[in-house]
Amino acid sequence: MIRRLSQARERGIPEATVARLPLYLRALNGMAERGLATVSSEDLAVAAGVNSAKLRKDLSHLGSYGTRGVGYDVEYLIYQISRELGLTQDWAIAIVGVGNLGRALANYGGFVSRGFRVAALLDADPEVVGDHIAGLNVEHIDELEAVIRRRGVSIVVLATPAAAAQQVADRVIAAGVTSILNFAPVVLAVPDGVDIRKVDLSIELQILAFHEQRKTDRMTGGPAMAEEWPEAVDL
Amino acid sequence: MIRRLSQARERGIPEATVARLPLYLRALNGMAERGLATVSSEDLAVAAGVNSAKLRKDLSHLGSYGTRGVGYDVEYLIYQISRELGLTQDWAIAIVGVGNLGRALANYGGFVSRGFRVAALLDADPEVVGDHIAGLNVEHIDELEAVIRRRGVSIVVLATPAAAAQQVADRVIAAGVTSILNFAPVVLAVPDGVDIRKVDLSIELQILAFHEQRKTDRMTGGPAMAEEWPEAVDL
DNA sequence: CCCACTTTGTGCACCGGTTCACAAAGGGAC
DNA sequence: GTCCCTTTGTGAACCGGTGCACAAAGTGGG
Repeated sequence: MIRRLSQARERGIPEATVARLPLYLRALNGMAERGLATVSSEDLAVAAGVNSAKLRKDLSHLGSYGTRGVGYDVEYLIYQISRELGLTQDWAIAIVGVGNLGRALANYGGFVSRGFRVAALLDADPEVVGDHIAGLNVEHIDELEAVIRRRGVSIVVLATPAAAAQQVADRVIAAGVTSILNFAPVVLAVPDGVDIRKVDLSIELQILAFHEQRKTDRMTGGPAMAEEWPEAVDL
Repeated sequence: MIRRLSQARERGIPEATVARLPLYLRALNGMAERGLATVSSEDLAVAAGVNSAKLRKDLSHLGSYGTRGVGYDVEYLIYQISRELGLTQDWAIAIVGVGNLGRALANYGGFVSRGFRVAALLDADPEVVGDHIAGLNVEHIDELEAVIRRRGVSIVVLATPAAAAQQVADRVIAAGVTSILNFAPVVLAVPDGVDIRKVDLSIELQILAFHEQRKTDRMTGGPAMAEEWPEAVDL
């Protein structure tokens, strides 16, 4: 049962699968807490909100960790997914920008949960530098490179104003960081080999608004209105 | 140039396109501020961080709004995209859960920018009910249905603890809301016709950790270590 | 008016991801 | 040991999305 990395482990888990592993992990943790020893792909799929065939294919990318006729051992699967995601090690993250959002992120217990540790808070505003937030001292952005090096920061969370984001990104990348979670509403330009993930509240709302409009349009009989450009434009 | 909805407007813009329209809109707004009158697909694509062929295909789903040899009229395109996304109307949103995150969202100016208005803040904790945040009075969750009805809320942002999210979702859906932006780390079960978008900080970090681990593994020569399950397990 | 140049809009081939459906594998009863 | 039942792992069809590459359309100069 060990040594089964034969077929599918040769480097290369589909991106879509990687994005779902944390979901499975969360569902499995819930099951472990409730004392379940094994779980079928069907049950786990329901808990994670996905199709069971997709779940099985996803897990098959990590190896053959199930038992036909029985299902998956909950604890064992938790361990395998955690290891695959790199959560068996401790990641030091720095949050740059201690405004409303940065502060909320620093205090947000949920994401420090497993494997992650907020190791530094930085800001440019002398007003907030020196503040204590979530048990950490806010340091000045001038210290950025030194802090990254000293604390072994490998993931940076950008919660700065849009105007500052690119500049800070350049600096953290120059300091050797290759993983950035960006909350600033800008498209960052980064060299190859640097991973950026973007969380954009405004964009999410706009997507919802689009669908909401569609729904209400359908109710009221479609868009018979305003098909014209209301302002004079000659182009 | 008007009346060109002929070819591609018959209801049905690809989801991937919808997700990029806000990006184009943001880039266009920046250009409008800088006084640009027209823009080529190439320049706009660079500003939005996408391939220019993709951008042209995306825009072609809205209609034929470009001029060959010239490009797109910036203001006109802003209007068309805004209208398509439903940003020409005013959306009232309610934020449920006024913890660190909810507070940050309420104060986050960026997402109120265009078309969206935070119309209500609600929480279950009597300690925070009555507080004034971002010019709004925090109301008690008991008022949820009444507030939604009274203020015409059509989009709800869930920033509650995980344990409360499903329950709140059920209530807002029962009250007629069909668009939810969920920050709670749970998979919400919702009926057909309800749109959910999920923002999960923890998941984003885990995806970054996965790639980060890959990168450092490669450096240090691959995972020759721990291929075994460290705890005794017999399954 | 014509020609050279620019830029859009899109047909088409390709690719990653999803889903179905089923053979293979294991468990348990007798 | 054999048979039946459950559940995995995956082959194969399918589907949405991407990007190349080019014809069509429009501009401006002479």
